[in-house]
This record gives sequence, structure tokens and C-alpha cells, in this order.
Amino acid sequence: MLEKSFNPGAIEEGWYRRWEDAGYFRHKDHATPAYCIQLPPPNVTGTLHMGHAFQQTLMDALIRYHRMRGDNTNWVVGTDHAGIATEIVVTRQIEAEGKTKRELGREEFNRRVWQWKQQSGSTITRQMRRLGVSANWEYADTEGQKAGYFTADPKMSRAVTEVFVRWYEEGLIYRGQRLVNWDPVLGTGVSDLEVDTDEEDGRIWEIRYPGEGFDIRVATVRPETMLGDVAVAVHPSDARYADLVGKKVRLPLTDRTIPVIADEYVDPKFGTGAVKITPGHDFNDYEVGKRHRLELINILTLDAHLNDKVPPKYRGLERFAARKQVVADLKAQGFLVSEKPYKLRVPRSGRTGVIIEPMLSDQWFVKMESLAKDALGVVARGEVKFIPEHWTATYNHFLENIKDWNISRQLWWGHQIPAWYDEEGKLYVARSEAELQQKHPRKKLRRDPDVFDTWFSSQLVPFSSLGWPDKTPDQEVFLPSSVLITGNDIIFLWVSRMIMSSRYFTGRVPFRDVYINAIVRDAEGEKMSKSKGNTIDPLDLIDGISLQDLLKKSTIGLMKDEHKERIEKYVRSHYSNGIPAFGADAVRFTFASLASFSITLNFDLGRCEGYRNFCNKLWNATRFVLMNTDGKDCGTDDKLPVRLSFADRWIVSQLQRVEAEVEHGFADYRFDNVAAAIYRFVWDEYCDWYVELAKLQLQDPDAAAQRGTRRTLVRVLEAALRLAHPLIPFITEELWQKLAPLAGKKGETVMLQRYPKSQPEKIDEAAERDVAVLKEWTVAARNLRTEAKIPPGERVMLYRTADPAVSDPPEVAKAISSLARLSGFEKRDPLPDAPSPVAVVGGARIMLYKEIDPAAERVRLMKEIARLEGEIGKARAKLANPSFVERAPAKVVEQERTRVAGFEADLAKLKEQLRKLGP
RNA sequence: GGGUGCUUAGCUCAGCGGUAGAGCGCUGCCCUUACAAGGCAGAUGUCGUAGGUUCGACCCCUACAGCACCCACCA
Repeated sequence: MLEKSFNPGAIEEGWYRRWEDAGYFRHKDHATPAYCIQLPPPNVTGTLHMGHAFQQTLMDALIRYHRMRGDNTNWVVGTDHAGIATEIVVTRQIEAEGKTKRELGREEFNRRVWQWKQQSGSTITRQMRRLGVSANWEYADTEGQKAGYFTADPKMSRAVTEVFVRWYEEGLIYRGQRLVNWDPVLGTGVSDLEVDTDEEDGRIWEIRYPGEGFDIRVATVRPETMLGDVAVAVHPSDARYADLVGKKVRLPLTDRTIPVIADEYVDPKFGTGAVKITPGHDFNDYEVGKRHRLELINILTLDAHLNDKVPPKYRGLERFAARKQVVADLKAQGFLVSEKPYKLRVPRSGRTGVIIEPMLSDQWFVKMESLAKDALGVVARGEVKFIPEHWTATYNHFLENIKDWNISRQLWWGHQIPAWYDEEGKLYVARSEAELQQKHPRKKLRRDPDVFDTWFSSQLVPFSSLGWPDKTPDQEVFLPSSVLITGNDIIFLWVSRMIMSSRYFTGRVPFRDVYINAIVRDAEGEKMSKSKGNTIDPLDLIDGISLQDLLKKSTIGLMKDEHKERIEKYVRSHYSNGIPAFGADAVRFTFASLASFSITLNFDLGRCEGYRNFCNKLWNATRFVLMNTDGKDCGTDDKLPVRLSFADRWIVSQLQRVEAEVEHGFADYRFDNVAAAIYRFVWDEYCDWYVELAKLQLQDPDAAAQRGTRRTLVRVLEAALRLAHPLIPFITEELWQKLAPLAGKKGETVMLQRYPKSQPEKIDEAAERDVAVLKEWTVAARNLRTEAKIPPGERVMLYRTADPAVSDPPEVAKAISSLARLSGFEKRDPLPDAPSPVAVVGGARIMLYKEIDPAAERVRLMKEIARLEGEIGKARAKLANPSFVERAPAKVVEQERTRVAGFEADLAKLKEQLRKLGP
């Protein structure tokens, strides 16, 4: 016997391990059609957040769905070594011990990172298991940790090297000295995509540069960079400065003079129309400098202190200290014209949040133009499809304006670039140092210290996880994968690059569909952030958490103490009782039900609770069915006679419809529709109507009828469990185990059962019509009861006139009598001449045979009459419009006429009733 | 500056050229042996604003407003 209510913790515990141990998550032979999903590999040392939980719910639903449909499913998973993110974490750990990275040295540092990876690397995969993800953990599992691949494992490393060497040999990779985005805290360059530029409040300074008999004023938001100025530029057609071009001005605070040059880049309408040119520290100025062959002066060290290219006074100053000093000196010497507040766009490092410094350095780049062109083509031709489709525009825009990709990072953690230099500085690229030494035996080689951008390895995952660069049968089967589910934030960083590299090296697209999932926000639509205190840990939703623990958890490890009070307030107001344990199924169902195509998903605890209740409903429905069928004849023996009632045939018919809806929902990636269809079927149809009807039928003295009802109760519910399994795997497994034998089903697990498929021949329109009438009449009867304030326990008599349009079989009337708690539901035409409440349902009138207050009844009738008159007025106006009658389709006009006729008939009946009630 | 998306019930969201929907919340009655995490009945909307197309617009078009996000070199 099942517990009285559903307790997620108790049932989730065991099932996952049993599934995994039994090997149900593995892919199968290669003869069956393949269905493959590549997981966006999470950071190996990370923890599961709401975005992961959401994505993975959708992926798991698809995987389970396809697995049950018999596909050879392979959910390829792994973790990312996450170069910068991991390097930061471990560096902090080392600093907490009072040491520095440099003191440790590269080798020891990397040893520490591996150690940290081993220690914390299992957290996220453990959390994923709690969510129920049926990933193929043992696939591509080089390290034998049942966590899939690791982007820094030897197999992945081999693919990375291969890609680099081939792109280098084929001219797509080059090394060069460029101005790049420099993170001075990390001491590395980063790509354009890793820089966030947001508007911030700052200042703008206007500075006067004196010349012979003239002054030029320039504006800057970074005055310290003036020490690296090499020119002042004006627009060539700017009359104000025409005579000055070619002349020199003195650069204040220094002993240098710089030329005034003319360049189209300058916008004469902006500011003074004159711009200081600092090629060493500004991307635009760099281009101007190249055009005019200007000297490039780098005034900064790699950690953003002024170097010895500036006057001695400023050397060694940190960049912002230098700014203060420069401004003070300019002011003191009379060169500062003004200083004003100003809104400017500040580039910050996505990882450290520190202001990015354009810095001249040697970096490795991938030439993107040809790759991008090809990647645009595959999407244009529909070989890769974005869902929702509008993301195509974002993707195209990026690729059409793409710049070369800086793939080198001046870090220690990651794949070291396979490039070496000899003593003369000559560059060699090879698959290994051994290979090089063989070719150039007497050279003394030094390896390039840089590592690759993390995305350089993760872009290869769709094929490297399948064994590339070796030729493997799996590549034939699982490439392209079926769908990629990922966030819009990595369309550029990851999605586009997977397409480019996969096409280049395998000739195939990496995946057919790209489903871009919504961004998870809190219930009010606010971005989740630790400093707001509105983050939710998916595990807390599954397991529940007390207010005290939640408070502790949300305020621990804060960067700023000032947030603490605000966070506590937020947590107390939003989770006054903490969070109850909803269980993984409820969380998953919530995600699915919110997964429409909108760009954000506001996670609402109220809905989560509602879907937890849904799980409980399903639990109790099963409990009811078991109580009434276990140990009894459920019709598994085909030789015994079975009689199916209209209700039995109806619910089977409805099952076919929901199965079709679910199939559509999955095909369209409309998980919300899948969830809604299942919810409605289970709760609104099966529980609210069918179970109630079945209760009556189980009283039927005919054994064949009872058998038919039991069989239907069991089989429909069993099918519903299979239908719901992709969304709510744990509870469906638990319940299916108990129920399946009664349905004559054998099998170790629901997750490998056949997925229900709609059988149109089982749709029974006659039964559906009967139940539609039954529902209408029952609701009307109950409504009359409620309005007449009949106590729930009291049985009343109800009379009805016949509706010529419905079949009105006696068993339907009998069912209504019971569902509406009537003492009888009898046909009588005309209705008794009594002051009793009457309702019009379809073509019939029903009368609650009970004397009631005529005044109250009159009010009720008049209200209904007014409503009908309103409807009639609207519809008549429509029909009175000649152009409507002429131009609207005949079907619509006819429908409108029928409506009016129906309303009018109802109205007449109600008026008649009103008349009977007397004045 | 360019682009994308959104605006529908108190809240979170579906929807569709032809009678406005769901969940939660709300109101009333009910602990009826599956379920009070429940049952039954109910209330609730100038579908952002203004035009246009159409017999008919929440839906299509245009403009505007507000919100969100993305891209871009204006000192």
C-alpha cells in the first residue's frame, strides 16, 4: 500500500542508483536510429545552478522520450576545464595560504589545479544525478570517473593539438603582435567576447596642448594615457584646424612635441573636433597610428603600472593613481581646461570585473573569415536550425562582422600551445616536442608558455568526444547530434565555433537543431545574483531548506558586507518558512511547464508548489487505483468477457488525444505544451471525472463491467505514467513498478518501456459526446445546488426536458445523478409547474425540484437573462451587417446564426421560467 | 547608433483573423474512506497607446510609449 501522500525524498533516493547501475543510460547498437545530445560541459569545479537545472531537465526529457521510443540514445556529457575560472579559484586558494602563484611555479601550480579538480570535480555531476539526468556517464570517460569526458584529458588534448597544427599548417592560424584586451589582474589577453562594456558614471577632462602661437584642446576620459600620446588628430576637412595640420604641439608634463595630423576617423562635430592619439592604449588610435606611421609608445607594464617610457615622476604608479597625479599636475600647470561628469562605456573583464587595458602583445589568432562564411551557409541552407528561429539573426550578425579570434591566454591552466622557438626565435609548430626534436636534432627549443582559450577545446566537443581525430564508427552515428540545448549567452563563444570547427574538420554540422533556452530569472523577473540574495539553489528546491540555513547560505562568502542586511531582508520576505522539499520531479515539471519560447523564464515557487501537488495527485490516483484493483480481476485474461462503458471508452479516447498532443509538443520543443497536456489529462480528466465515474461502475453487479472498468483504470493510468516519465522520472518509476503488473506489463523499469503512441482508431467520438453532455449537465446541476444553498449531504430531485440533439443514454443520466448527488435525474416534459430553479443546458432545461425563495431565484434568472441578451445583441448586430453576411465565409455566418438561435431559445425558456415564478 | 524580444486576470505565463485561457492567488461551501498538497461552485480582463488593413483585429501592418537583452571605435 502506498503512503497517504507523496514523499519525494523517500522515492528518489534509490531509483537513480538502480538505473545507473543497471546501465540503462548507455547507448545501444548502431542499427537503431540514433538520438544524440551533447551537454554543454559545465565547469568541472562548478555547482549546479538554475540555468543548468533548466537546460538539463529539457535535455533529459528529450533523451528519456527518445529512449522510450526505441532510439539509440546517447547523451554525451563531460566537464570543462574552464581555464580562467579555475585558474582564478586555485590562485585565490594559494594566496589564502600566503603564497603566490609565481612562488609555486607552473608545474606545482598545475599539480594543485588537478588536485582541486579531483576533489571538487564530482560536485556538479552528483547534483546532476539528483536531478535525474540519464546521461551516458561512461561514454568518452577517459578518466574512469563516470563523468564523461574532461576537456583537458589526454584524448581531448590530442584533438586540440591536431586542430591547432592543421589550422596552422593550412594558414588559418597566425601569431602576431596586436593590441588586445588585457586583463591586468590575471595578466592575460582575452577575446573580444570576454569583455563586457557597460555604461558607467565617469569624468571627461579637456586638456590644452600648446603650439607655436596656438593651442589645441583635446578631450579624454583617460588623462593618464596622454603620456603615451604621439599626435593630435583633426578631420581633414575641418576648416578650424586646416592651417594647423602638420604643425607641432608640446605634450604637457613631458619634453616631447607631437604633430597635428588629419584623419577621417575624427568626428569634427564631437567635442573640440581634435583628438589625442595614443596608439599604444586605444584600439582606434592604434589604427590611426598605423595609417600615419606613428610611433607606438607603450606606457604600461603588464599589471597596469606606468613604465619607464614616462617621465620619472610617474614611473611605477598604478594606472588610476597616475590618473590623479596627471590631472593634478595638468591643473597646477594650467593645461587643464575642464573636468566634467561624463557617462562612458567602460570595458571590463568578464571574469575579474577589472577594467580592460588595450595592450600590445604577441598573441595567436584564428582567421575567421572563411570559417564564418561556411558557418553562415549551413544555417542559411537549414542544415542547422535555430529554435526559436529569431536567434538566427543574432548568429548571422555576429558571423558577418566577425574578427579574428585571439586563442592564446597568458595563463598556466589549460592546453599549452604546441609551438616552440629556437634560440634565434624561429617558430616551430608540431604535434609534440619529440616530433620536432627528430626533425631538428640539434636545436635547443623553448615551448611557447601560453595556453589556449578554453573555448578552443570546447568547440571540438561534438566530434572530439566521439573519438576524433581517429575515424570512429560513432562519428558516423552521433555526428551530427540531434539537438543542442544551450543559453543564448554562448551562441558566439561556443555554438558558432562548434559549427565552424566541426564543418572544417569533419565536413559535418555538429548538430541539426539548436534550441536556445530561456534565461532563468526569479519570480519577479529579476536577474538572479548572489548580491541580491535572489539566487535559488536547485538542490534546495529538491531537498528543501529551513529559513535559518537559507539565511546562512545566502550571506556566506559575500564580497561586500553591505549587502548582508538587504539579502537577509529579501530572504526573510520571500522564504519566511524556508523552502519545502518539492522533489526533483516537481522542479523538473515546473521547468518544463515554463519552457515556452520566451526569452526569460521567471521561476515561480508558487508554480513549483502547484506541480508538487500535481505529483501528489498522481500518487493518490495510483493509490486509489491500487486499492480498487490490486488482487482483483483487471481483465488481463483475454478470454474473460469485458464490457466497456461510455466512460471507459471516453477516457481511452482522451488518452489518444493527449498522446498526440505530447508528441507534437516534443517535436516542436514546446515543453510547456507537453506539461500542460499531461497535467490536464491526469488531473482534469482522469482524476476529476474518470475516477469518479469508475467508482460508480465498480458497483455494477455485472462482472464484465467491473472487469472493464478495472482494466481501463489500470491501463490508462499505466499509459499516463509512461507518458509523463520523461518529465517526472522518479515518481513515475515508483508508481509504475506497483501498477504495471496489474496492467499485465513486465519489465524492470518504466524508462525502457515503449512510449505511448496515439492510436486514432481508439478515438470514440460518441463516448466523447456523451461525456461532454454529462459534464455540462453535472456542472449545471451542481451549480443549481450551490446557488440554492442545498447542504452537500442532502439529496435532491432533478428533472430535465429532453434535448433532441443528444443521445442521452440512461447510464449517463444515472452517472449524473450520482456525481451531482441527486436523488434522481428524471426526464419530464413539460417540467413540473413549480417555483424551482431552472437552468438551460444545450437544448434541455433542468430543474432542481426544490422550493426556494422565489425572489432569489428571480434575481438569478434575471442575471442569466441579461447575459444572454448581451450575447444576442452582439451576434445580431454582426448578422445585421450586410458585408459580414456577404463576405465572411458561409461557415462562420452559419455558426453565428446557430449561436443566436441557441441563445434565443435559451432566453425564451428562462423568460418562461421567470414568468412562472410570478411577480 | 544598429538589432532582437516582450507588454493579455492581482502574480507568473499560454493563445489565436471569427464566443478571451491555464497555474497560483482570491470568494463561498465541504475533512464525501485516492488525495485538505484535496473536492465542489464562483468572481476577475477597454489583450501597452494611437492609427491603418479587414465583413470582422488580442492576433496582420505602421507609428509611439515602456521594459529587457545583444552588438557597435565616438575622444
